[in-house]
Amino acid sequence: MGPDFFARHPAAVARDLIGARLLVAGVGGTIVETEAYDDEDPASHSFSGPTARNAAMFGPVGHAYVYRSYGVHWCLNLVCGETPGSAVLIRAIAPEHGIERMRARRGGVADRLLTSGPGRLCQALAVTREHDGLRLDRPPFELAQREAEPPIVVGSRIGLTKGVETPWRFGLKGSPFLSRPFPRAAG
DNA sequence: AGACTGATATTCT
DNA sequence: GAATATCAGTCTA
Repeated sequence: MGPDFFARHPAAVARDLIGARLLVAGVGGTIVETEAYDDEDPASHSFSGPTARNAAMFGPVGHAYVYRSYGVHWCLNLVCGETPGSAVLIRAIAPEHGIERMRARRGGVADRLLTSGPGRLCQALAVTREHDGLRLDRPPFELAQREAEPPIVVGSRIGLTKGVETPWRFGLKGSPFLSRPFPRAAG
């Protein structure tokens, strides 16, 4: 997964990251939920141009963008796009490697809640501001593309007040580790 | 199930 | 000052 993978529209990258494996210092698992953001998107941190916080989003693709959310949690994004200012938010993974370390870091919550949310997974993988701007193809990161496309569900992004209608949230169908269910069409 | 609320840092107006 | 790409706890059903 080099620059060729990331130098595409963030929605395409977000979809293709479902089923990929993400590890940080050996702890992690399969990505099961992502969201795409780009610079023409009022919900994106990059919408109003570069700032100190979002500098990584305007740097080279294939690097991490980590920011603090609500003053309490960290959120991990993968910088991508054909032009500067796009990224994919990693919202949930399936906990598969280093589960004991995740349990210790997460303070004994149920296993289903170890990594099922952007703040939760950063706590479980110990992702902080120190990872902001780091390359994803070097330690401590380890990112491996999936082998075949799994069943994918699509929906609206979570927790936004702008850009709510843009269907740029992607999930692994049927995964028990989604941060929230995907509403299913009647029928 | 769902609704509400507090905690908390950084950014931008 | 106000807003924010969240989470855990607590309450009402």
